[in-house]
Amino acid sequence: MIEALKRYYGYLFEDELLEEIEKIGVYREVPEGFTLIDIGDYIKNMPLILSGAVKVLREDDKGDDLILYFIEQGDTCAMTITCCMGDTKSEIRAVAETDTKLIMIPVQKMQEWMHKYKSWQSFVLQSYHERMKELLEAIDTIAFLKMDERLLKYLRDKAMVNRDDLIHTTHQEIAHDLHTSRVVVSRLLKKLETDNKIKLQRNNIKIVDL
DNA sequence: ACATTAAGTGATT
DNA sequence: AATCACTTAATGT
Repeated sequence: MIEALKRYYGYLFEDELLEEIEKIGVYREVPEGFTLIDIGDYIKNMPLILSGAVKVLREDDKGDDLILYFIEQGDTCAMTITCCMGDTKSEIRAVAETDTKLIMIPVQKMQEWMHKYKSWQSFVLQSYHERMKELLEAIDTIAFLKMDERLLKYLRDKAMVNRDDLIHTTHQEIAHDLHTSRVVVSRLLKKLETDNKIKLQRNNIKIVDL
């Protein structure tokens, strides 16, 4: 665990902090599809992703999901940052996109470290900033109803977090993540295929050029 | 061979 | 862009 920690975070944190993380953090491995945080949960741990990826979803009043963004190694959940200031409930759901390895850090420690370590503080602030930017991007594409652009971004992100340009999913699942209908996804994908941007097979989408 | 699930398509709102 | 209705294709039992 310490090797992975050093590899992905070593350049960010000083040795003293890395030791504390190793001592206090709880190492976990979760399988694909595992719900790390659900809406309404109280957040008592802050995740540091070592490998794999997690997708962050918002849910509407009818229980329909909508993808906000992916987080991967070197990222943390921005929601925990706001939530640990007070004991508020999570507004989002976090589901493992792939098998994921992570370290859980209690929120008390994370507050303590904010004062103690400069590198920790800038890490937290910077990832918060990154998430904020992603959120604004998400709002842009949703607000202007550009389904084709949302789909493109989704495919790009998905290929990136999986480090594989062969995406294993169904049109149905994409439609669910993007909160649209399967038919629309099928049509847009078909168009992308005729433009030679992707190759379609059952349960598979091969990215050719995005 | 049959049922089930994924994907493609035209027409309508 | 969403929904409906229907077809075709792939896969499991």
